[in-house]
Amino acid sequence: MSHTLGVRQARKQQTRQALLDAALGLLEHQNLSSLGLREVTRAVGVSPTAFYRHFQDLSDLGVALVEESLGSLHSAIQAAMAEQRDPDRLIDRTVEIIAGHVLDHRPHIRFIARERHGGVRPVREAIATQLTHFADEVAAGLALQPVSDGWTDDDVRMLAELYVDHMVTTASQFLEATPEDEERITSTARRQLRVISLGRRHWLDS
Amino acid sequence: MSHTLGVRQARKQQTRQALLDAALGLLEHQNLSSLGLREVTRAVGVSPTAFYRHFQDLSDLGVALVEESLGSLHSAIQAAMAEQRDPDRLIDRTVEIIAGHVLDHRPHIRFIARERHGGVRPVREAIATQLTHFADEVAAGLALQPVSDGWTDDDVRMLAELYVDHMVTTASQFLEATPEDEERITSTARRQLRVISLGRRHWLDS
DNA sequence: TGTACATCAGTGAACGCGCGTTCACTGATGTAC
DNA sequence: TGTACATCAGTGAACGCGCGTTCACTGATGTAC
Repeated sequence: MSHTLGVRQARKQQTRQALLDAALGLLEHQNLSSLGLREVTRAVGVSPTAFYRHFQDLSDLGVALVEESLGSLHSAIQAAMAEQRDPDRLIDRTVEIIAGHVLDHRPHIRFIARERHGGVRPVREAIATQLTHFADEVAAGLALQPVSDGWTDDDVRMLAELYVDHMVTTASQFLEATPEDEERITSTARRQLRVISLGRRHWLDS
Repeated sequence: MSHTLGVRQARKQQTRQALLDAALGLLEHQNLSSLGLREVTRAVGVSPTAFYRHFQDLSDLGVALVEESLGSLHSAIQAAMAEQRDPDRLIDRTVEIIAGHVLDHRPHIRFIARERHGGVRPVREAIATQLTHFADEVAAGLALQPVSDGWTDDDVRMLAELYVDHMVTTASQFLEATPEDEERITSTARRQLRVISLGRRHWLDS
């Protein structure tokens, strides 16, 4: 006997997900703080009051969207770090992964970029927490590499943050890019990673 | 005989500035797209209709705020680039200037961070244009330095963008920082600039 | 310097509208026996 | 398997509210002569 959710629970989940999806769609051209509760329920086709069965308010929904948006990025980053190749290929591959992720999850990434410094504190904080976790993961990955021998933990962490910030910046640029911009952005991001990579290699010289 | 503005013009300017100041204050905790026209005029103490004598709508006011916010940063950057000292002092000085600028113009910088990827296209575009100009200026400054001998224009530009992005990221971090965070952010930003600086010095090795 | 008319920044009433939230409800699903 | 009751996701009417925008206006400032 499977532990399937009851029909009622399953339908509730469906509605909840529909609310999240509709909100994400509507957020393509506006901020969370200017999004209307009725706007979301209207898009789903439920009454405004149904909303309260799933979320306290829109900022609560926003926090749920953060989890949904950055969850998938975790695995993408892990994948990039795990592929151990020669440094230049790794750089190219990282940029490819970022570009691909933005392409596949454009609305999610746009949401994160828009709300990262947006007007809704709980959402901002949820994003900050996630990005801190990314930096932790990247730091752990970097520490394993031979190039990091002799580095202090703090310096590895500093470098991880530089990589994460660069990743976020690059993702934002892909978001706003027209198709013909993409090649330029890719090329620039690769060379910037190479600068950082060179600096990393000579860090202990001084 | 001075060409002073007439009394009428001068008063109009005052009201306009009061609207800008009030809006900036109100934007500390919200987005431009959730800011209300009546909210702004109420804060200034004029009737809602007076607003239309100065701006078409709030996104028009937003664009004006972009000019006001990033104008002062131009001179700050120029100052940082002009001070030619040894590289390490220059890095420290740059971080100091960013920190100081955020401190002195916190509401302006917060506005820029918030609206850079915000929901109001004309404002987003105005910010993007200004940041492109910054990258141009930084690129011109970098090209003058001896370390850039042998670099292609495109690579100098790529490096300039890396510096500008890092500057923007660092400024955002100061914004959200509690006083006790500031030291850590400063230290991290300095070391990150040093990584980039080292990578720059070894760029032509490969 | 004085007069007559033009300009125009700011007013205040009015409008229609969509908002978030409340409430008592309905009826399908779940559960105990 | 059937019955009686409990749960609870979603409904629909109603509310008070503040919004952006319009309009004809006022009265101080500016200008032409």
